Amino acid sequence: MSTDQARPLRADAARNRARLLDAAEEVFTARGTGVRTEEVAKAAGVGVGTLFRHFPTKEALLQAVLVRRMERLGQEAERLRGELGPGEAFLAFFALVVDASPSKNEFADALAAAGVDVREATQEAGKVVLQAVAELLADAQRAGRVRPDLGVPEVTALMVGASRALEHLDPQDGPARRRAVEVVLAGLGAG
Amino acid sequence: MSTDQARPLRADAARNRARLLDAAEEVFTARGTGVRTEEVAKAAGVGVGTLFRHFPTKEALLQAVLVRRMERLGQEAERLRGELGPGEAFLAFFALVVDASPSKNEFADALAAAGVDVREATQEAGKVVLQAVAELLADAQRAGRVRPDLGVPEVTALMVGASRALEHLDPQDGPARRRAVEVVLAGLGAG
DNA sequence: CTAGAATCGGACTGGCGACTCCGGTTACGA
DNA sequence: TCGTAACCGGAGTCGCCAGTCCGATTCTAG
Repeated sequence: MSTDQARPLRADAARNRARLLDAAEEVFTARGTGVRTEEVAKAAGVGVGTLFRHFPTKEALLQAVLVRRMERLGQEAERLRGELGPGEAFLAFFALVVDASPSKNEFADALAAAGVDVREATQEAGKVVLQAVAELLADAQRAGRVRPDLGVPEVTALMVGASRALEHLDPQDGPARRRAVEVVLAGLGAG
Repeated sequence: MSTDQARPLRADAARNRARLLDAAEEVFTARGTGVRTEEVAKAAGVGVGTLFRHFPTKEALLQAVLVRRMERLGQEAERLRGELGPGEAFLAFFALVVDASPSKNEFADALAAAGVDVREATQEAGKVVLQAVAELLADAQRAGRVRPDLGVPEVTALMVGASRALEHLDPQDGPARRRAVEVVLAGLGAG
């Protein structure tokens, strides 16, 4: 219902759209969601008019970036599930999320602050990720690597929480960061 | 160096200042840090002029509220340390922070987004809390209730992380929330 | 190669909200 | 009780930034 492309979009338009998405992700990640839309347009080598034609609202742009991230995350999860054993796949995914989240959190916050129901906005992509997490978690629990009483909501919440925790630690202090993550993993029962 | 009161502030001024602080805490907590300063003034039964005389900036107001919270938290920690045994005091404090944080997080985020170095801004009050956490943690570790390799930074980060995790869980779903916190506590070695 | 439809760019607008200003009010020392 | 220094209130100012508009500039079908 959202990405209908009745006509396949002119070549330059498609290119600009992609550039905008990339630039937005980069700029917002590096300097926060507060930066002017003009800056994003400039980073994409495009005028603001073009930006707003593709994304009617700053919020819509944020949302698009967030959705794309989640889609990528879902794909990663599937990949890991195929490549690694049940315990390892879960751990690897956890680590992936914890590393990738610091900025995603900000996006979600900004959208929530703008009065957007993030759940609903990312529903489509969210389903995929949740599905992947559910599979990863079930595998790990079946293999006895994770407490059996935990559900997907708690686990995802803990992933976000862990990534948030790391935001408060010195980026240079690797050992401390490792210890913090370790605490959560230990608590999950994944020694 | 900040709360110098050369002259002791006229009675009405002091009262208004206190009301503003209370109103700000209430309003910002209930409706987010995005609400207009005018609303805060109204809630305090005061004009915006008065608000800005006491706090030259919205940001300064936010900061003042945050500092006051941290001071209270520090006092709570001391109290708990006096009243409970080493393990229990630590757990109780952890629970306290996790419950009290959801809004404090927002404050801190807002300040950070405004380009304020939160560390520096809350330094005075922060020291007290950190000191208290350090004592609580040392007690708990001495009593064998917490992994001995953890430092204050990791523990505080995990407290914040845990509170953030709860933000992503259904407020109605008590059991899930409890399980999530339990995971972190178990990981700390305080099962 | 050409028409003309689709897209581009960036100056401009409109609204919002933090902060100022000053005439009126109030607390408090003598 | 009175004078005055300190404080109050809220209408108005000012800067900022999301979003619009339209002449200029491509793309692509034929």
